[in-house]
Amino acid sequence: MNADALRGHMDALLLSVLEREPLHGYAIIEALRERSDGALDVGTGTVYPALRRLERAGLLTSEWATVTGRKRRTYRLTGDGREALAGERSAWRSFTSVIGSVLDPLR
Amino acid sequence: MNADALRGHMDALLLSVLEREPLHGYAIIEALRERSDGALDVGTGTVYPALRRLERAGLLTSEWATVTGRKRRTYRLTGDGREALAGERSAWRSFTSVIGSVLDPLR
DNA sequence: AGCCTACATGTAGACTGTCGACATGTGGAA
DNA sequence: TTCCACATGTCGACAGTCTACATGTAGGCT
Repeated sequence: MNADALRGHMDALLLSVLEREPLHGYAIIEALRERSDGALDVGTGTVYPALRRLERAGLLTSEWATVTGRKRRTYRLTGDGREALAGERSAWRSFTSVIGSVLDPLR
Repeated sequence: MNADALRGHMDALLLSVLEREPLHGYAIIEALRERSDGALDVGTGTVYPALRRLERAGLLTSEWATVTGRKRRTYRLTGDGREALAGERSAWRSFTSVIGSVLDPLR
């Protein structure tokens, strides 16, 4: 998966993966990999800063937990986060429609 | 249209718009706007450098023409460019499929 | 003549998100 | 004791897009 292509869609991916249940960063990375059948393999250098950014923006909250001696920071969607996710989904639809209309124009 | 979202797809858009006929930069910008019903309004600071880059990569060739006193640099797809366009189209399909599978997972 | 807009190309610097590499540490299995 | 999976995080490099600016022609309007 091309690096640049992902740009501007990471937020939507993260919010989407957190929609069903709160998860910690490492689990989020795994969830992205699983949901995409291995196509999405994002590094920690991408995901962790992005999560912090979304938290600063008020779309996520986080809390620490310790599971079998390992510390996890678990992220959870806020109300604003759910709204933002809806916005991201609609933006994604119009984005694909726009690019699609150029790439595969009606003859 | 979000700036970041376009990233990594500009090449595909440019190649696609040049598929049917050679065009000069200004006309390419207009073509993108028209094909997308106004959604795509890219600046010259994006398009001109991108065209040069694609030319350096061997996907386009250009030649100067003068039409009613105005100089135009007209770009044309090369054979490699057509191949690259096919690749971009298939990359676009798998990209939308991957992101879509995360954003709208099968329940 | 003077002015404005559309046409047309191009550059410069700022911005920012993604990347790869690195650092740190725990738990459990071989 | 060695190694890997788990887990979080930072850092600098990179690169493409953006806004704004610079330059110039053609043609219409007043």
